[in-house]
Amino acid sequence: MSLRESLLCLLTARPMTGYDLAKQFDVSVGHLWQAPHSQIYPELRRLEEDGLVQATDVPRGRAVKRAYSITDAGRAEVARWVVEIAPSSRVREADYVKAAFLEFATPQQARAQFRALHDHYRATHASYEAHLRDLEAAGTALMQTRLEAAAPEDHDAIVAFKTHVFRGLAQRAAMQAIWAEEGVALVDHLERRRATAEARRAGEPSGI
Amino acid sequence: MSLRESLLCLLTARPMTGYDLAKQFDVSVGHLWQAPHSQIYPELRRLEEDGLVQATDVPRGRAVKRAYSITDAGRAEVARWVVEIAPSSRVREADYVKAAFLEFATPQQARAQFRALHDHYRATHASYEAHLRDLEAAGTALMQTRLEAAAPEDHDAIVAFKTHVFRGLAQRAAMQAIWAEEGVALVDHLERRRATAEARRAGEPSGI
DNA sequence: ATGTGCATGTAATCAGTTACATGATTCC
DNA sequence: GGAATCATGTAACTGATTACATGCACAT
Repeated sequence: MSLRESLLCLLTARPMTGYDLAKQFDVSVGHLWQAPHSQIYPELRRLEEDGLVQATDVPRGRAVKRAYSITDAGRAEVARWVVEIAPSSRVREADYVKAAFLEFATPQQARAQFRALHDHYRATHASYEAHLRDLEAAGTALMQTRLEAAAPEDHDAIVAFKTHVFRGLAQRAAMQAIWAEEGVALVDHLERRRATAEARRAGEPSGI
Repeated sequence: MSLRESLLCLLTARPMTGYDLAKQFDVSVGHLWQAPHSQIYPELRRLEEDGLVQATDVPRGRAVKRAYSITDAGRAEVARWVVEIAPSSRVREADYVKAAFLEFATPQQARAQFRALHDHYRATHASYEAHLRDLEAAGTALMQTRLEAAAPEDHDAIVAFKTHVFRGLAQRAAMQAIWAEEGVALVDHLERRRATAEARRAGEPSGI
């Protein structure tokens, strides 16, 4: 249930519309938790009902948009959540399930799987690294706003926790990319071993 | 949707009842994908409807139990799935979302969070390592059955892909444990920095 | 005028969780 | 006789996905 909390955390920076929040789920928090707008709009209504956010209609041409801002109750909820020791969530390692059963694929197919994983982890790594550099330079628009509103003595912590997170994730993705490459090498190795074993059988026919 | 495929993969080893499968989701595949029996029983019915598995009633005392075995269509489905290049699933990094917003916690609370994560990653690491050792010795009961049914030249691959997976996951968990420890150190560092900054302000009062 | 971005929703469906419910078997 | 384990489900609910649907604003 991190959607709710992610929305609240985003709103600690500044009031935003559902559309703004959805965009943040594409760029900043989106690296950690993804959600489509079809989930965001109803959730904001629920947060409003619960008094954790407050909506104000902002004119936009002759139409209006709903800007949500966090309430004191919302800030209290963030403070509660951030401290709560969460029970670990159910394991969901789809990539690894498949990799564990690559015995059912041909060597070529298994290699293609590991190569696809490698590409994916590399791309993930690159996007984490890019976001990390942005954060380190306090370069994201949202971070700017966040820091402006915060006391100067809090600036260090605000940036440091986020960079720590993305450094960790970047490292993890880099490691996973190497793991996927090793997977390719493993397939090669298994293929060679099997070939030698077959050659041995052909050269030294059994006594049947 | 890895539940379906995990069930099929388990049934490639031997026919099993829903209860047997649920137990495997606690020990072997359970390290990669978890599911409660309330999800497994209906899914098996659906797999049966789709002709991917076949149920036979096995007497047990005066009651009967339903043993499911994989069909040729089921094996074909596994072969299709294992080769399919899956679009990467939505990002869901609940731990990291929280860690990114630890600015809203006190230093003590932030340390407690990172310590909890550390404990969790260490425990995860230990369980991966234990399972890895089992697999390397081909020691799990299911692996025994699997190997007995398979051609000798396939044994290497059957074991190798699974050990590769668990080696990767163990490494990942070890890295995450270190990251969490570094998180504790980061909180210490931020606390010291803030204390020095405050001391400086006290010693050098501003000209207001 | 036309396309791109801003803006907000609903509906149907699917996957996953938690709780409830029941009964047989086996071992002590 | 009682506890643990084997065995199989249903129901209510929550969370997440995908598709459908609409309309204004602004720049070219």
